[in-house]
Amino acid sequence: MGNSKLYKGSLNTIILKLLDEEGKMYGYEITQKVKELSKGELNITEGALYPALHKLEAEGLLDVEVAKVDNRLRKYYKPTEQGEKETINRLAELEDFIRSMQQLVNPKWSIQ
Amino acid sequence: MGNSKLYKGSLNTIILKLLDEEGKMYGYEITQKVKELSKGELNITEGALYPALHKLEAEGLLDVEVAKVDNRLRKYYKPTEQGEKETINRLAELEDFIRSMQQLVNPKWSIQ
DNA sequence: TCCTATGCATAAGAAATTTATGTATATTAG
DNA sequence: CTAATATACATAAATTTCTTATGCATAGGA
Repeated sequence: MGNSKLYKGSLNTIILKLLDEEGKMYGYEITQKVKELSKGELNITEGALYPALHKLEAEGLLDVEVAKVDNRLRKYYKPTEQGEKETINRLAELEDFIRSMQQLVNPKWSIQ
Repeated sequence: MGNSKLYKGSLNTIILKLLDEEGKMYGYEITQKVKELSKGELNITEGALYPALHKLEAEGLLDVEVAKVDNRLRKYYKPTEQGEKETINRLAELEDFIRSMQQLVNPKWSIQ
């Protein structure tokens, strides 16, 4: 919410990471998972999520599979082979970034 | 460089934090300090930095003091009283954000 | 029956940045 | 001595990324 503006640029990587972990997920599920994992700290808005998913698909990093559950539409996304490779790279980049931010913001912290 | 796009939204807080620590700094000095502290990982571009400093000044969070050193202009910025209060708040928010990101990206990490 | 949750989508606008310039002085390498 | 690099500021145009505001539709609970 308040600090959602902070993850500009990292949303795509978060999506890739979750999909890589879970195998496949649908949009709404991703928003709930992020909320859960961050204990309510991070809320992905639909206006950010869906365009991001479409872009990742257009880039060939995700595959879609439509399903109907309880008479409701779901679009399951899962990483392509290329998507899995990209996930590794982007995740490493994001981890480096987080480490750098910590170094700047609170050098007393150390990562175990 | 590559991941400079990742700190969208956190640049202002980084600036405030450094100025709070050092007392006062000038623009170019900030870019060098960030580069040094992050071991070359984070590079603040001038096109991002100077407008950010001007905005923080306009918001009443920074004071400016012009100096001429070696026949070259320098603009020293330092936090106002209000700026110091804001630094505390924004820093706390950024730390929460970093912790949340870690939780998402690498739950194995823990902060000591 | 209305509100909330689930589930998708897009368009307009805002915000933060990159990229590309521009100006000027000082220093260092060739 | 001259060209490149470093120091030091600045701004404008374009881009990226996100928020906010909608819209549609089904399901379930109060």
